Amino acid sequence: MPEGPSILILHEEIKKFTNQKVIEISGSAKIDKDRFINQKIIDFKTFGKHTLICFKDAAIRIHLLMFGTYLINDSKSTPLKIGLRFNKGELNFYTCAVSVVEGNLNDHYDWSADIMNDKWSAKNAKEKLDEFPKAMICDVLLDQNIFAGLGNIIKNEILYRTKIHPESIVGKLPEKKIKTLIKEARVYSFEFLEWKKENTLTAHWLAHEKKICKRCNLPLIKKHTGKNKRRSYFCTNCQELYK
DNA sequence: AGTCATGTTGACGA
DNA sequence: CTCGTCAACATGAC
Repeated sequence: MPEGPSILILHEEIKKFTNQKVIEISGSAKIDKDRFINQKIIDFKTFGKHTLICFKDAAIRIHLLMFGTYLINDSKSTPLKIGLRFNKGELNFYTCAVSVVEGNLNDHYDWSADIMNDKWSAKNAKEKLDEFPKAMICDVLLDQNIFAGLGNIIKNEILYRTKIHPESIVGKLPEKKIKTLIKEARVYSFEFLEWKKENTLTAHWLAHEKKICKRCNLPLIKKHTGKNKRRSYFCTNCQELYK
C-alpha cells in the first residue's frame, strides 16, 4: 500500500474530516485512545509514509507498513487497528502501526526530507547523502531520514532511469549523477502519484518486477541488495556500477 | 501449502 | 554501548 505518493492519495480522501469531532475511537492500537474523544481534528498532514491526524496538542501517527489498508465510511471483518467515528462518517485503519506524536509536529519532522512535500530540499538530501560515502545507493535511497516516502518501487525505477547500479557506492558516484538521481526521486514520485490515480502504475514500471530491459533487450537481474536486502531489479548492461 | 512482498521496530547477542 | 541480525507484525497474490 504505502510509498509517499499513495499516502498523498489517502490524505486527499480523508481530509474532508478536518474540523470533525471524534465521537468514538476503537481498535487494538496500543495508545491512549480515550484522550482523543470529543477532540476536534484540526488538520491532517503527511510525512513520507506517515499519515498524521492532528489534534490540539498531539497527533495520531499511522504507518501502513506493507499491507495496511483503510476504509472511509465503511468497515470490514479483519481486526480493526484504529477506527475513528464522527457525527457524520467514520475512518478505519487495518494492519498498520499506530503511535502518538506529542506536541508540535515541527519538533519531530524535518519536512524538507519528505519527497512529496512542498518544502522538499534536494540540497539537504545531498548533504545528508554525503554523510554515507561507503554505503550502497540502494540502501541510502530507502533511508527515511533522507528520502521520506521513497519506497522499494521508486528506488528500483529511479535507479533504472538514471542508469545507476543499485550496488553502487555513494562516495564513488559522480556529483552530477547524484544530483540527477535526487532530482529524479521527486520527479518520478509525482509521476507515480498520477499513474496511481489513473490505476496505471504497474503498467508504467520499467524495472520493478520486470524481466527484460526495454532499452537493450537483455534480461534484468533480480537480486536482494545492500544491508537491507530488499529486491532490486536492474540491467547490468545499462546501469553502471560505481565502486 | 508455502513463499514472498510497495516496511518498520524492538529484542537479543556478539 | 553499539552494531548487526532476526523475529514479529499480518494480508493477499501467486
